[in-house]
Amino acid sequence: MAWTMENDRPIYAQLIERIQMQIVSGEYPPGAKLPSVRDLAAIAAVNPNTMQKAFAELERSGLIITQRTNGRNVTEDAELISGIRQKLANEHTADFYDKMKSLGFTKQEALDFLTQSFEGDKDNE
Amino acid sequence: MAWTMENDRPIYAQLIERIQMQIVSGEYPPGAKLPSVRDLAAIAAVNPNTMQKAFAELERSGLIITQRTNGRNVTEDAELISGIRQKLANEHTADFYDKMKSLGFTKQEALDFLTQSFEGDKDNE
Amino acid sequence: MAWTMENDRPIYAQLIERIQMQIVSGEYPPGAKLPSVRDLAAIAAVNPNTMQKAFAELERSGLIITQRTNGRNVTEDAELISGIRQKLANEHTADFYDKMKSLGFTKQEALDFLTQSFEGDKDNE
Amino acid sequence: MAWTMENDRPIYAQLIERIQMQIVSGEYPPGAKLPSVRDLAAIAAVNPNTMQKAFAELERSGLIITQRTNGRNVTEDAELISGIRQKLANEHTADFYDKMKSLGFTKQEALDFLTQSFEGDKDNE
DNA sequence: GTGGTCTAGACCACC
DNA sequence: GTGGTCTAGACCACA
Repeated sequence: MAWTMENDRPIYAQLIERIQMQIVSGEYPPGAKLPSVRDLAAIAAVNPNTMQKAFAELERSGLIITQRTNGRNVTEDAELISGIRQKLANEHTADFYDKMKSLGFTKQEALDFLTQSFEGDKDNE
Repeated sequence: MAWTMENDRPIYAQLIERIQMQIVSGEYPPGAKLPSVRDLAAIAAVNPNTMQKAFAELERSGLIITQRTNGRNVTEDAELISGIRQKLANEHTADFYDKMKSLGFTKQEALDFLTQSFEGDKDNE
Repeated sequence: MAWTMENDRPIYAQLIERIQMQIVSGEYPPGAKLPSVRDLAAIAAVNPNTMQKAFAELERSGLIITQRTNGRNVTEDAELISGIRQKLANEHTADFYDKMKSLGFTKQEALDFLTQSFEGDKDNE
Repeated sequence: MAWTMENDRPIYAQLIERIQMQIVSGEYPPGAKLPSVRDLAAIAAVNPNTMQKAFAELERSGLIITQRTNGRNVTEDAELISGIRQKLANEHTADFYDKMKSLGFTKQEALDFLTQSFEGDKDNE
């Protein structure tokens, strides 16, 4: 689990994406209690304010619920989570397909590239 | 050819990507003479300096050759172009695959998403 | 430390060379924090944009690391620095040798010229 | 004899330097008749106007004499030539030494670099 | 007319 | 306050 930051995108945006991934992929299951902002900021080696900003955004999207005096939890709404998961998957797919098409590849070639990328990945299921 | 700009990424970066696509996809074939900075800037409705910055980057990558006082040409090196095309395709594929894996999808599901995205696209071959 | 500019070469190129020298010669040691673009621009009496351009180039070569919103530092990679130092020395030497050879001087004569130039330089060690 | 042009310096300046070298090194001895501008331009694959500009400069420095109806000749003044040769050599040497000093090398190290560059050059005398 | 450079000044996101 | 981007407008060398 690389915890490195890219240098050309806002840190808070990278944090949002990463935490969102962790929730949506089930690493933080619905209802799970999240570590404190301070702890997460320490782990990620970022300014707590930056982590706070990321959380605010995640709360806006409904993925995270703040219990006023009791930290933050992942939403219990499993449908919301899986909806976002689908939405992200669709976006990424469309994005990928668009780019390959712009590069002048056919749909078959796009599939081939993808199939090919499975080899060389020992984690594949 | 949509000539619209997103507003969350630097304009010059979008210009780079777009021109790179045009070269790599063969719209500007190897050796082709490119329009002048001023002209392209006018077409894209950006400041000539911004277009210049994009071109500087493209030249650094070797895709474009500048002839002092005589405009710019696409490189004659067709291998370089196709190499970059491959490289971009690999990057996009790896990127897509990584994201889908992070979302907890299997390789088969990733393939399904991609296949599904073909429908609804009337341009598919 | 003369802070004067030649006028037959782009200012930004001279800035690059000068800062590169300062890093490579150890004046700015590995990891050192650099003054802000605005400050350096003021010191050198150039437009901040010009200084920015110089820095962008230095970052591309890996000598400088930019920390978003927190200034720039010299790379920690001392090997990279010394590698560039060697590379520059080799280039200058080859360049000098080539020129002397083109002028029809033998290697011994080139050495003599160099030895001779030491006299009249009181800083020599 | 590479006849290639760099891309970041004026062509005419490169022509001047090259022809000057050829005269000063004795390739075109004092009094020798030079090829026509048209021929030289063809050889160098540059616009005749550009070659003309180079010649104008060389004439200003006295290295070349134009015989109104009879082409151009290298000056007969051997002292002028050898003077320029010395001057160039001194300039290049000072330049080299300065750069090595800026890089933090001692005079002995500069000598070492130069000596070392002899090896690997089979043309050395 | 071409590319290259530079300035002055502005605005923005980020921390 | 920091770096990053963009614009408008200017000037220059070159061919």
